[in-house]
Amino acid sequence: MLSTRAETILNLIVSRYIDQAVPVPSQDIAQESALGVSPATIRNEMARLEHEGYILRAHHSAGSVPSDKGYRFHVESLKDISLSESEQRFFSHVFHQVERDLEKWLSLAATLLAQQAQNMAVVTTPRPTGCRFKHMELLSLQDTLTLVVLVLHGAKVKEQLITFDEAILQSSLTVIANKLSAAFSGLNREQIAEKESYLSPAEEQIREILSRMMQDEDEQEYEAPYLDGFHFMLSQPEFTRSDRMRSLMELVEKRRLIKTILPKELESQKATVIIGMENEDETFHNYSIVISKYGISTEAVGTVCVLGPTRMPYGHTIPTVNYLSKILSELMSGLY
Amino acid sequence: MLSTRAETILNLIVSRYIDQAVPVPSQDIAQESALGVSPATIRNEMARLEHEGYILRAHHSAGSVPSDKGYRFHVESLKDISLSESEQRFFSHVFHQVERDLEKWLSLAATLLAQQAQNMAVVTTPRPTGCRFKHMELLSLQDTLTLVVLVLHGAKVKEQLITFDEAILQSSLTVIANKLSAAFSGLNREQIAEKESYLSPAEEQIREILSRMMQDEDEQEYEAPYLDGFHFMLSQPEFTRSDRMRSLMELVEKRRLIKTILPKELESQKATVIIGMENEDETFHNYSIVISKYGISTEAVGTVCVLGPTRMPYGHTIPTVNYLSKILSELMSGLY
DNA sequence: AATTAGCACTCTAAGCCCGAGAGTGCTAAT
DNA sequence: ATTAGCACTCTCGGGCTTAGAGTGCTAATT
Repeated sequence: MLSTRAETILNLIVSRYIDQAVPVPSQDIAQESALGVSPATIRNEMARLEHEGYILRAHHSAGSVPSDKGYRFHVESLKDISLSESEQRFFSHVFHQVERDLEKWLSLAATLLAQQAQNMAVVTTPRPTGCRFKHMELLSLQDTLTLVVLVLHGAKVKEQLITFDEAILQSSLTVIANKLSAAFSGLNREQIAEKESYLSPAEEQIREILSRMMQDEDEQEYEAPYLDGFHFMLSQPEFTRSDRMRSLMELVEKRRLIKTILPKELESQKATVIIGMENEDETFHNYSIVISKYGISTEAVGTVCVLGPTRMPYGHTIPTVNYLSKILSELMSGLY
Repeated sequence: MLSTRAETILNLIVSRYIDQAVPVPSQDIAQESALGVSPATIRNEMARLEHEGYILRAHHSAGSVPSDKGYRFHVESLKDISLSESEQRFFSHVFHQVERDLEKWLSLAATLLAQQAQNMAVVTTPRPTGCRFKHMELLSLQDTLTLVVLVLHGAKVKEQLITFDEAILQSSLTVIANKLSAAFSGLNREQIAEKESYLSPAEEQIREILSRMMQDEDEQEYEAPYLDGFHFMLSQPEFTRSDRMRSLMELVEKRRLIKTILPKELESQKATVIIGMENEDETFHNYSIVISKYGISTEAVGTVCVLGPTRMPYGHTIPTVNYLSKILSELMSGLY
């Protein structure tokens, strides 16, 4: 158990280190704190904090650097801070200025978040918990080459090219599309695959394509997330040696980032913080992640997340992630 | 004018430097070349090459490093090399294995190119020279909220949410969509904006949305290009100091990369090489770009491009860019 | 018992010197 | 025109030194 004073000191050390990226000396704490004690006393407390594992020292006589445990303490101590009213207003304002378009919202959220957190932000597209057919369309392009347009519930549109064995007139295609649209309306993938009804060979072919497109959508591993602010992260002093980030870069490019960092369990619309070694994947042992779900749990959920070095401005990042997740959820509820 | 021997030596210096990233000593050239001359002779030639500006030296008594002019010479000397047959076969094979889908092709092209060039590759989506309406669809989502699906020539699908002043039944929406689809078929943006015909207020509203969507498409500055291999570039010794690449990273994120590097004129389907200081933008004074257009000049064109340090394996990169641009053009011709 | 002044001690970072090695330029011989 | 030979230049790494930052400990103070 830490004394109140020890807690104050620890929080000061963490804040200052987050701010300055330099080991914190006892003297500075003595000056900045309103405790009115001498550096020597701070040093005694610091010795205890080190012994308890809250802080580390680069070497025998160096200043204090927070450990993962220290950051964890810090994060817990500011769990319930919410975003300042002025920032809330600013975010709402910006979101309502932009076009009514899911992709624009997500991309905007990523940009704002990266900007605020001065780190990399990732926002994934909401992934349907099991997508449902809404409508389809067939358009003849040339000879036997045809474009299938599939509209899913939630205003998601997918397209796919197919080739029929023989040319079909556009008028016949329209008839087929209308028939299937009516037949499959509101169904999910399995229901479409099993649906009993007389279908011509061409229609059967289309049914299979539709089924595959929907499966594709269901299985999609957070495809093409909206990502912004990598350069902010790179400006952090942690990255003066570039090798530190190469493996990370690769993850980002491979789009495997979210899959890798996504924790098993995630409370809805409440930011989860994963600090340093708490990450399962070794790649992120020097990184922290602030992540939250958003969306409508019965329909589709995505994630909002910030990735940066463990030395991250949690006090600002956590409420921002929380608030953006709330806004996106609200905006999405209009689409279902 | 360079003597044949000087040319041989210069090409050897460039190749070796591209390969090893280390200043090239006269002795190595003497050994590797089949000229049968001593290092001293090579040194004499090197002195001339330096005087003429083809090579640089880090300091008074250091080995040779190619200058931009040296690279330029090298590139000109291998202008007409084409890809080895086995690689051609490999590429064709891979492309015909993948689904018939433009986005998949482009993403595949970027990955292959990055892999081959061991540098960053960018492939932009083909940008219509002026997009043409093909078909539209209206789908009621909830109350007055409606999804507009617009299909353009070239199998490009765009969607957009709109809100009507009052709710309209899906059946009426279908009638409207069919009417407008017929009226606007094959037209470009201006023609749609000017088309004379009686339209209800709701239809007029849709016409405006369509016009805006098409304008959006026309003006789109190479949106969301397919990008791969950043991490390859970062592994180059040029980037052991990470600050070198931060501004670059920012450009990539802002999607402004292509806009910035795109040269004024670009021969169709023939790789253009821009070396170091030849780049107009100062950011790229240490980079080279190998870039080519692809597509159907009357319909839609995109670009294939590789970006890396001036020390780049041109001999491999140029034919690869050429070949991919050719393949993509061929594949695209099926869509128009 | 907690605090603190004082001081010795530790460790880092930067500067400096030095020598080894790589590679050239020049000169004089072929 | 070529080249052997050699002096010269420059870089790079190791080792040494010093200044400075910051601590831990001890003994005095409240």
